[in-house]
Amino acid sequence: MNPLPIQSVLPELKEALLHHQCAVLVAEPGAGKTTQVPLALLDEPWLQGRKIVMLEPRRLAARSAARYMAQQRGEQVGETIGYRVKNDTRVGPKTRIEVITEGILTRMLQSDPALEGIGAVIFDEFHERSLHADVGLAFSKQSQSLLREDLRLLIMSATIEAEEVAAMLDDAPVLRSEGRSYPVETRYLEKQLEGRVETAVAKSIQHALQAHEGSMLVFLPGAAEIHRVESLLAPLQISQDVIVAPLYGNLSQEAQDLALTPCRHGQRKIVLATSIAETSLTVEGVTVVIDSGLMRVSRFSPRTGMTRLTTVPVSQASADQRRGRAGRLGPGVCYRLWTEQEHRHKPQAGTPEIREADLAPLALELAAWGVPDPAELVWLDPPPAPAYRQARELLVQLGALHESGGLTPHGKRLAELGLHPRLAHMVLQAVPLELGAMACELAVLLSERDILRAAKDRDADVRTRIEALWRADRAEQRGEIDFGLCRRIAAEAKVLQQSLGIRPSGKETAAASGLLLASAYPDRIAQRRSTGRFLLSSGRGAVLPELQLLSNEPYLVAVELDDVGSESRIYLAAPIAEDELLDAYQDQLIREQEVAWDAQTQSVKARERIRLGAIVIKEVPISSPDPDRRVAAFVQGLAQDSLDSLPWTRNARSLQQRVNFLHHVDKDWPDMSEVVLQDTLADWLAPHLYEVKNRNDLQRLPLTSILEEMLTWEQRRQLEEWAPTHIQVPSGSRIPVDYSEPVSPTLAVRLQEMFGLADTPRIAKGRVPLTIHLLSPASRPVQVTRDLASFWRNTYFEVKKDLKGRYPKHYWPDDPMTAVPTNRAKPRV
DNA sequence: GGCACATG
Repeated sequence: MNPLPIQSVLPELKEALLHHQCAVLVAEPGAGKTTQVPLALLDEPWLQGRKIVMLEPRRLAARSAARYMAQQRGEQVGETIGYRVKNDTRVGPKTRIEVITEGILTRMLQSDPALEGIGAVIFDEFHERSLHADVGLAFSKQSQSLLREDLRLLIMSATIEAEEVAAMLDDAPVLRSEGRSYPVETRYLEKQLEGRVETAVAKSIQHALQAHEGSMLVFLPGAAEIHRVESLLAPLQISQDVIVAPLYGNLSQEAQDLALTPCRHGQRKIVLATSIAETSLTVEGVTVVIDSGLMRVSRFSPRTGMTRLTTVPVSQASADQRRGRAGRLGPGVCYRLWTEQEHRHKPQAGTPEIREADLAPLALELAAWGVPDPAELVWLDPPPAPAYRQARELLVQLGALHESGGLTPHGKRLAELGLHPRLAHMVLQAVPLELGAMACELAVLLSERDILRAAKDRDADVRTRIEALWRADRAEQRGEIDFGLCRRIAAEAKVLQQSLGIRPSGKETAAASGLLLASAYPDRIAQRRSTGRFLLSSGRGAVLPELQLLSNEPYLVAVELDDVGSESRIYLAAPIAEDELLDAYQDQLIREQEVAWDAQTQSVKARERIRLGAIVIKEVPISSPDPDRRVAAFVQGLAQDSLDSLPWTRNARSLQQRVNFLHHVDKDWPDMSEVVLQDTLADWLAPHLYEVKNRNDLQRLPLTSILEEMLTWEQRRQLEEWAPTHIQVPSGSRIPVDYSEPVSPTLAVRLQEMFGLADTPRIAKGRVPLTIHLLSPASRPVQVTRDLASFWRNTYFEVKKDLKGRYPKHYWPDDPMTAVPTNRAKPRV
């Protein structure tokens, strides 16, 4: 066998690591870096006999890399070369190279930040930029700079902006190696694709079948598109020698094997795959790749705390990776269903997981690492602040973090379980309920992909799954349940139970699912509004897409749902009973009184509500609400009407008007205008409403004295003097002053009663002259004046002439100053 | 007619 291309850079690589703490190795697929590099570094002096740890993104890759290397040394796995993946470790006392999955490194660092006994950490396939790899690198980097200056970090990747990584690693040297694959001819579309991608894919497949030999790998975004293309191909009766095989994650082992294994001589295969075939699985014998250019990715929304799947265009790096699948045996061809122009506008690389993921696990990991603020670490892409904030809030809600950000003892235990913090919390909460064993099963069940697949009437009920898991050995539902997956889930749940020392209690029933899940998803409780339609505690609407048993449950815990559109779709949920809900959420229930004015009954109505977020669980009328709130509601009701509904007496109106007049003169006096009184009901009227139950009671209020309370004691004393209700005129009559116009109070008086009064009477301590309406003996208006002296001197004589004609019997003296004032026709003698 | 891929 020819030497692998990687061999040529190995001396350089050794040299680089001799002098630097970090290095970046860029090598195309097929260069052999995964198996050659760890072996080549084993005897380097800086290693001082310590171990090399190499990270792989997948368990399968970790095991096979270890197996391949062991084989090269003529050993068994577990001797010099070992591997470590979750619940499966093959490491012996002599092991010097451990191939591990990425999450394992985080666990190793958390239990020993100094990584004692380890001389180098190699990050393989780093271009995939998984969350675990990013976290592992950030932690390792900090460990290196604080505790382990001698630790070597090597980043290996296919296509990557190597300079960026190198810069992050203190300008680490970058080495490059060519790949070893055959040339693949790339064919773009002439013009931009129109219509459905499935149609174009099907056409392309037909064309390629005619034009090329060998098997074909077709990349589509998801199972739906795969099945649509499959049915487009079906009527074409392609050939008995052409096998069409779908390939995606939620497919049985047998179906996947059909797609993966090379076909018999003379047969050809068309594999319709998701991005699973881009990295995780290798399809044998492919010479033609057809790429739809789309992939489905999940995106986390910090706003709603939910994850949604969206279909996005692939990056250039992904497209190249897909194309490379056609060049493993010999020269190949790749059809890209987009134009060359479009290709130039595609992003170079996909979005790193850390930028679009649920960061709750990361936030817990960081808190356990003792660095709740991610800014203290070095990142290629720092965790986005909104998602990180949402994650921290969730962890506080789960009791894993203090408000201040530190890890609680509960959080410490959650971090050790190897589950999403939500599910870890559920497991620990379930233990005192004697449902810990079932919670372990549920937690693992929900961490894996759905065990129910392809069933036509696939429901959204968690209970269906847990029951299927419990009777997975019975074959009655073969074809609908993934038994292989069930076995793995059961085994993993058992490991989890054993690590916690939990045994089944006999209390396990599928009906307990809702209660258990409620502790994991406190923010996803849904209340039925109508059949199949729900209201989430967050205030969002949610729907069950199809009519099913769950559609009429009063309450659901929505485990999986998206946040697309105005209403979320619920993909997985469990019912929960109201009493369970009230019990499980004791500390989050909001008990509140709603006290409000009821326009219909013209009275205050009070209700007590028990709320969980936006969901009102119970609402009962209460007869004696908080007095302050009752009065406030009453005031609000009154404020909607005019003040006329108050029991205004003549006295009260008079007081209001007199004070308004004085306010006009001197702002020390309160403003009692309608507008101001209406706006300030809460200040002046509210204190008197405590005994008032309804509108009728209102009529008994002593409005005059209530208004008087707005005056100071001094003002009350001054009121009569400054704004007298009556003025005594020369005739001896007490004439009321009209204050209805605060600018000009008026006195309406018969002219004859004013004889002898030289000047206009003044009020407000002499500051304001009254406006005098002088009247005829029959009380008809004769003259208006604010200057009585001038009137007597001038106008009186004209007026007198006229009055004398109309009222000849009356007394009309020539000198009004010396005349006797009278309220009769003539003064008594 | 349907929810991608991983992992402690």
